[in-house]
Amino acid sequence: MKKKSSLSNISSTPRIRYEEQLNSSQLQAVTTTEGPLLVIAGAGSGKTRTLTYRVARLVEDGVSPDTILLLTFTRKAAQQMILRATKLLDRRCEKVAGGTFHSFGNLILRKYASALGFNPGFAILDRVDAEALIGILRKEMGSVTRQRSFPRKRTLANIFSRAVNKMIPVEEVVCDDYPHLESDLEAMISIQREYKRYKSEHHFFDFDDLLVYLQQLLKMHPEIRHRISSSFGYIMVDEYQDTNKIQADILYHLTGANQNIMVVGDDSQSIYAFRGANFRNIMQFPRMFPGTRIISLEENYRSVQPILDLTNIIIDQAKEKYSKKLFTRITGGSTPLLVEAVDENDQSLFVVSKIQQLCRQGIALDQIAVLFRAGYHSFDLEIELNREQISFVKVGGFKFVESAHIKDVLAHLRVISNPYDRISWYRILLLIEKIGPATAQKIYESIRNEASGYDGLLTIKSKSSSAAGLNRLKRLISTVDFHQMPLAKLGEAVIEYYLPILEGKYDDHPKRAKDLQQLLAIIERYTDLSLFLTDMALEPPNTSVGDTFAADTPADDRLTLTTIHSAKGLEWHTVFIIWALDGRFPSTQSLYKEEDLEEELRLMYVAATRARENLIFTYPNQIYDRMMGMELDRPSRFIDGVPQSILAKQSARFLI
DNA sequence: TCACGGAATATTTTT
DNA sequence: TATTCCGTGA
Repeated sequence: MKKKSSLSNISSTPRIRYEEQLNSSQLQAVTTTEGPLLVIAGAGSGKTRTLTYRVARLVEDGVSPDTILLLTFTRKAAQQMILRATKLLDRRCEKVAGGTFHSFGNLILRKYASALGFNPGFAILDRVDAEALIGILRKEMGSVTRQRSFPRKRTLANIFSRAVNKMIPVEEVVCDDYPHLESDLEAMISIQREYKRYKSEHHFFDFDDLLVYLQQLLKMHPEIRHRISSSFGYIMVDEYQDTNKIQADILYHLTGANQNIMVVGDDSQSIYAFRGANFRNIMQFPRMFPGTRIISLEENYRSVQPILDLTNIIIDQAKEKYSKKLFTRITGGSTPLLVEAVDENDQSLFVVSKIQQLCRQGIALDQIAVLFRAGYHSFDLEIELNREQISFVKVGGFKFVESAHIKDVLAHLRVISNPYDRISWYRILLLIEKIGPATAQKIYESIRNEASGYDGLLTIKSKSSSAAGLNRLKRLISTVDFHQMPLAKLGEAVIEYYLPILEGKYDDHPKRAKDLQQLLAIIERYTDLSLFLTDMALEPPNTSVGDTFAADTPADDRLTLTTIHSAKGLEWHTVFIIWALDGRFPSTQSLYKEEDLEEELRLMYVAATRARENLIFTYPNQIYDRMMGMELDRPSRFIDGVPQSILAKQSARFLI
């Protein structure tokens, strides 16, 4: 996305008038450029604005842009901020180094992995790959017995990842969070040991490894640490409340002698504890960097007062937080609404009719969002929206590159790139008729044992039953040459090979075939296969299946359905929060531990603070919960009992 | 050994 | 919704 013409030249740009465009706290945060700085930024208080201006200010002051490191939660966030700074100042800002901790880790490790004894050409395992590998080891190690079910590979991956991110042993994770699996602890530990060994032997890095090895590199190699830290004179970190211990430690080592580090965050919006984030990081920051200046941004520029009245009540229930009270100068607005529905479908019908009503009042669809706790909470609503032909985009949940058919194609490309990628071999072999796990393993062993790479496949003699399918694969492998072929041709060949498999496997293959065409369009932008594969793992197009590019292009008029986690940082004129039912939100599982419950509370706070003018909670009544063995019929405890004057109650029936 | 069908199950999610 | 798991029969 390079627009050369629209951005004007450097010399004639007048100095930015910071004093006029920022309030006094923001201004202070922007102009305090030296030394450690902690900015506590409440919801809607202009956090992004502050960061953007600060980048511009530094560059304007003559700091070389490529010595500024801007670490954010997603890559998109970094790109957007750099783009805004560029618009504000000039194109020098495009040179600012921005990205996520993981992409930064990737960058550094590609350069220095050999210092840790790794091949800098390591392949990255995404979530699905990691699970696949764990699945293979899980079976292979005979942990699965017939008497009792052993934890699923997904659960195992979760446990391992949490242990790494919290820097605690697996044992502790299981004790704390999975006490019912304690009897399988030993088996789990040995699977993890195997998993680690396998990864390092085969030069696979999973996402967590990108952090762990970056940390290790900085810790164990002072001369490299010095080289890196002295090349970044100014470090800024967004969403600091959602960083974990490893990331904090990385920052500690990364920060050079000048201590020019600034972090921004809101402890009340920390919602990623389930993956190891620790909101206390933000409180411990001043201890990590003595002499830290603290600035709070408390003026809210987003919501009307009636909404803030409610969100302040919500967050007041939190036990542990930096106290702050948001205020706004935006007047007017109506009281938030709590709507009781009879059942899930009643709730959906209410939301649909309310949306239609808002549209008639002239509110654009893209100014409305429906938020929920979990991806599947919107299934029923999606059916009703389709019925009424209201167009929507769903954010969160399954992602494009994680869908099976995309992974299938990528797996073919991966074995072409690396013939010893067992995970990918298994995946593509299992797609072939008459080949199951046992045969796949035999074939892989032939490939590995003779160190013969593709030849191992070509020489294998197949049973007549599976010969047809296997021969097709042999033909593909032998005709393809990734050193010679342009990447696009390679992609075409693989997809051509895969299409018949796709048709046999999925009823909805036309839709999926379209996805593959989009994948091909992405491949065409690359010239290097392994770079393409790394990017697909590290910065995949982050929309749900089916709307591959839709969400990247400027919003056309569509309703947004999103998980609360994906709604972070965004805002809408009208926000619905569905399933605000006690037992679903907070979920029953979170009731046992106070810290889990606290996180649910912050999640509710994040959801509610997304609204500018209208905030509507709904909950279905009479939902039977199998786990609890009881009927759920109360609104979420976080908003239950709030007086009518602040949260008006109504029944869906009267409103439809 | 593999395919197939039905049942169970699911936080949340970025990298 | 869409996997994943497990039993069964070929």
